[in-house]
Amino acid sequence: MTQKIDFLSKNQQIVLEIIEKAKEPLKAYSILFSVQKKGIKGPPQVYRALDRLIKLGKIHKIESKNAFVACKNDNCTISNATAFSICDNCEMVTEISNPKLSKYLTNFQDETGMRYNKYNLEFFGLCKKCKK
Amino acid sequence: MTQKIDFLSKNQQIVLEIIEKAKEPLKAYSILFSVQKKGIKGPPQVYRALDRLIKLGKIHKIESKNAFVACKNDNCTISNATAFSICDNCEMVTEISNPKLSKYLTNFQDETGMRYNKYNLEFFGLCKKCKK
DNA sequence: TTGAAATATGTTATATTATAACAAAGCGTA
DNA sequence: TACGCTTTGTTATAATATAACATATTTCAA
Ligand SMILES: [Zn+2]
Ligand SMILES: [Zn+2]
Ligand SMILES: [Zn+2]
Ligand SMILES: [Zn+2]
Repeated sequence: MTQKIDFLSKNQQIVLEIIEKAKEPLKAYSILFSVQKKGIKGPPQVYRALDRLIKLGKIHKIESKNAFVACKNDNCTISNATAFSICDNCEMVTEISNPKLSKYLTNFQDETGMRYNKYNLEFFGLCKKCKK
Repeated sequence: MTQKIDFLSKNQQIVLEIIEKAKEPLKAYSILFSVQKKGIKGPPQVYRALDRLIKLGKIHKIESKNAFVACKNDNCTISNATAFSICDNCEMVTEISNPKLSKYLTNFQDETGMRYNKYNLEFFGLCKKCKK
């Protein structure tokens, strides 16, 4: 019996590929325009693929930008614990992969002792290039 | 010479008041519908007020929900460092005010030594009520 | 006091992001 | 085969946000 965990459908492969190739976060409709030549016709196909890829941890959504980036963590099995740095000037986005940070946040308890099973953290500042 | 830092215009006051009264995050268009009786006619007025209130730290945007909450930190002068807990079930949102956490994140440096002047953190889980 | 600059508001239209609803096709397997 | 399940296709529309430009109000210095 074969595992289906990693199976990607045709549309999902197409969408993943274009996001992986991109150097910057992609918007859903810019993905749509790019893949129309490959036969994907409408928003639903794109959004379905995005939803699935997010669940699989292959991509992440940058909430403050409504844009999508490929996971750089060697296929994030921890898509429930994400952190990014975002340049205010050039909009470059980098996925932060810092064990100490993720440990700190995963173990974080609030005043009431509540713990959480998921978080998303977005840092903003100027990237090296833009700081010069 | 009077300070203008805290001055709110009429529309800004109206929008802030309704967000402060609400027990849950409000969407921009639900704010619009509520304030139409007070003379605010269109989306631009609402979005302008929201933008201003965010800059002043009076409200925050919950990015994962496209919704807005009043600051509970006694008027957050640190609107550049925000953290929230969000219930996956009832969608309740609570602003986290934890000095250790904010210190940790404000001082965080990534691998390249880069530091950030702003962050937004959203935790997800089940609130006390929903956990029962 | 007056008039230019800055800020706030009003108004219409439109852009952008995302989902609903339902039909059809493909695939695994009993 | 025929049934359930997943994926895809298609049309329409909902929800979120901004552009562009006109008007009004406030500020403040000449
Ligand atoms: Zn990742
Ligand atoms: Zn940059
Ligand atoms: Zn606050
Ligand atoms: Zn709850």
